[in-house]
Amino acid sequence: MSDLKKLTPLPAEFYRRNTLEVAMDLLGKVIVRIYRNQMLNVMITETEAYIGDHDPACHSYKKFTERNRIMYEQGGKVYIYFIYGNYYCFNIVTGQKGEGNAVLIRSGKPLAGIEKMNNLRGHVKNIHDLTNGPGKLCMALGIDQKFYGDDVTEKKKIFITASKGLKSFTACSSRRIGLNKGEHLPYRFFIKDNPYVTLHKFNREIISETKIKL
DNA sequence: GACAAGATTAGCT
DNA sequence: GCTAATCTTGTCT
Repeated sequence: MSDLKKLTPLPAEFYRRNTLEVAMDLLGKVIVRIYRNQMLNVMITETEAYIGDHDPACHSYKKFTERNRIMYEQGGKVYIYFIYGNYYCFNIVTGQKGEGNAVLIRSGKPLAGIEKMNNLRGHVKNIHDLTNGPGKLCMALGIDQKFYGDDVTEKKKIFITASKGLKSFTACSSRRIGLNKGEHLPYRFFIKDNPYVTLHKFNREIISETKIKL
């Protein structure tokens, strides 16, 4: 990846749109994480949308709590939660203030700082397993609860920047992984035939395909 | 205070 | 494919 000085965060307007559009448009974008003066880069390959208004799987569905309060802020804020006693999940709030929407960043392709990420993960055998899951991604990027409420439109410890080098790909949608509610909704998005995506049978149950040209 | 559920993962069969 | 590990959060008493 290129020089940090040349990288610009995607603007707030990018996130303050329809959550499903943002979830699909985040595919191919690059996470920039500054970890102890070293830059780590991961290209986003898989996302899931969560929409407070009508989505029973969403943490902000019909209720405001201490945990989900950041989801009601304007798009661009970071929502982190701790799950199953071990893992963090990294979400970006979308839409307008008061809506309660977010996109979960599920997987990515490591681009730079791979050795550091592998150290943080505890040395995986296959590079494909480095960041192909929401818990793994957070571990590899050193993301924890401290990032709750940060803003990815600011050029600080973590932000998202435009795709580099990727010309075109096919975006697929499927049901979301690991849910007991709202599992029928086609709110998961991933890059077709990309090896850095969660291994799951839903990868073979594609609901829609969209050709993307950058 | 107690208790059940959970947007996961690694490891084993 | 199946399951244990592990603990925060939300909800109820």
